[in-house]
Amino acid sequence: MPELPEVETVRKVLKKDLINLEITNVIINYEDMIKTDPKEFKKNLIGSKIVDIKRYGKWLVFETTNYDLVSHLRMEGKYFYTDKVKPLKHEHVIFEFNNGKVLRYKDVRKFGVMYLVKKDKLFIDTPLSKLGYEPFAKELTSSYLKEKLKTKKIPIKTALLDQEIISGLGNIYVDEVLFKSAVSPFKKANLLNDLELERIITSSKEILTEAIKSGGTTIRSYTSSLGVTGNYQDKLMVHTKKKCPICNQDILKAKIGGRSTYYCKNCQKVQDE
DNA sequence: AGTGCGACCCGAACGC
DNA sequence: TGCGTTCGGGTCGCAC
Repeated sequence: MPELPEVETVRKVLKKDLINLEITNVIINYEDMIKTDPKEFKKNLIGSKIVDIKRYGKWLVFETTNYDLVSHLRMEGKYFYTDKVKPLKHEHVIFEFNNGKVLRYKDVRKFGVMYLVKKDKLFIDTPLSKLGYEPFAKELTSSYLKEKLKTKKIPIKTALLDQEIISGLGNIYVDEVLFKSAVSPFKKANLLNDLELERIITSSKEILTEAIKSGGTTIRSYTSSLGVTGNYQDKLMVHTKKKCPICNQDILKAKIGGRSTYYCKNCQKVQDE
């Protein structure tokens, strides 16, 4: 599942290949994934040149001359940059370039979305407008988190998955962050103390940095685009694990906010002792 | 405003 | 074995 580290990996690889290419045609095989007008999407991209590729949280932004293409891979979205070939199954959007190559977006579950907006609307007319700070942002401090969480009676796990609070953490990494921070995923978000918030920030940075170095996580059916395969799954401490690497007690699995959650009851207490 | 949950998808995994 | 059912993943939109 592409989370921030996976998306960052994809961004770097794509940027290397696509900078300065001009889009000569766009084929849309599944219109519902284009959240802005599909006809405008196609019309406005043709003739545009890709000038940069950026990432905000888990969102990719292909910057062109006049428009920004916003893309979210959700769980299984992948890009393939190849010679022009006949689109395969599950390839919903194809971008053709002036060098004869194509960028194919494949997404078996059709969960991914794209927006095309004028450059000055990027943070106005897209979901990027709501994103909270990334773990790497210097603005992400314990006082920022405390302010954001002070009215939240939801489990901290659910709060950390909320991209309006922190952007970039997904289900796997939230479990890892809470384990490393020794905070129970069930603890009410407004009850965390400064020290716990500090640990969450520090752990988020460390875990995401390490995951980016590893090229992200490859788990279940997910493989990254362009043959990029991460190996962070080998470094996971709790997510999908059976035994706690610290105390050797059984890792428990529960549902929090509908998401499968792995934690160590012994190392991650709700109450300080 | 905060919260919870269904909808969106469909292949894989699971249960019988 | 074959078939039907459940699950999962992030985000949005809606109901309360």
